[in-house]
Amino acid sequence: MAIFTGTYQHTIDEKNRLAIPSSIRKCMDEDTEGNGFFVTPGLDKCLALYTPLHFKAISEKYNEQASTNRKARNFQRHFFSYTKKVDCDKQGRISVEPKHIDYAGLKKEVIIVGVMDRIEIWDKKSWDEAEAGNSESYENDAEDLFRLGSVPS
Amino acid sequence: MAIFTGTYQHTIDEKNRLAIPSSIRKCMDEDTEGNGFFVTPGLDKCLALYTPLHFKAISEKYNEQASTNRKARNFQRHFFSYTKKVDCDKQGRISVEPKHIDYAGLKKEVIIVGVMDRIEIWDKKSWDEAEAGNSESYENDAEDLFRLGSVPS
DNA sequence: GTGGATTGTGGGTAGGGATGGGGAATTTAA
DNA sequence: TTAAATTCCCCATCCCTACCCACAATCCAC
Repeated sequence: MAIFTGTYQHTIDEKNRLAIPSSIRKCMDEDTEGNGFFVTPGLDKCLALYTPLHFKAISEKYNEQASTNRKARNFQRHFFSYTKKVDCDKQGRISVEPKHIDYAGLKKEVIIVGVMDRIEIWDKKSWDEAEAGNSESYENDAEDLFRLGSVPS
Repeated sequence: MAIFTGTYQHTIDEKNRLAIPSSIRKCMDEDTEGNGFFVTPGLDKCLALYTPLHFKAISEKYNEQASTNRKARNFQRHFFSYTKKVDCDKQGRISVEPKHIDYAGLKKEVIIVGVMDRIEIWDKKSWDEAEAGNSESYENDAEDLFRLGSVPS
């Protein structure tokens, strides 16, 4: 499965179009992962984009929980109703729904980041604020999270 | 899996290009390990380069940390967003992002070192300072680390 | 020592990527 | 049936990346 990395600054134009970085598009294999993305409401007020293959895996996981848990069912309703499948146009752009723009507080300048199994879209201002904290605690968090063994250095 | 060793002094040119020593490139097998490198923010303010095969193993380890844990989530964001996949050009060079140059404080002269499963890139000045301390305590550290039969993974 | 091959470094240039805007096709409303 | 609106496609521009070639230094073989 594709592993996404990197940080990119792109712009949303007046038609709500947003170019997905070509290096991100190139690192997914359409035959196995499908084409396009599922745009979902991410945690921490960003948008999270998943490949069709990975979205399927997530859906199945949520579905197991929902069958026995009322809170999970409500979460499931919100999550799926707020999710939209999009395809890239010939220029490699997706169009972002107004409701998603509102949710993540997107302005013209946005940051696109690859985070392992997903692509996140942030408003530039929010990202800069969050990232300042994350980079500060990076080395300490690395030691905390992996102290109990299993450190790939 | 490839084991990297050695110390090399190379230069970053005005286009932010850096030649990977040919003896390092030659000791990895593209068929099994993939081509190019993942440039990651290493601990102790250097850059750590991994082969695609090894980076995949690291990602899977990080993936075990639930993304519902806030600290783990922010760590993942920082690590993967700061990581960039690069390929060597026909001259065996990679291009280093400005962000990575800042992080490791790289100037024109840099030191490239092979450290077992990864390649580290240091600013020459930082390396010389760190190395002075390391070589001084080398024999003592060796005794400490191996006294209890523990293997430094 | 000498010649050739390999390696590291520098610089010009073509092609691809990000972005903006016009226009055709489809939909919705009147 | 026509007008207005939305969506998607295509082209045009700018800029940056990565390729190509060139040269210098080093290493190696003989």
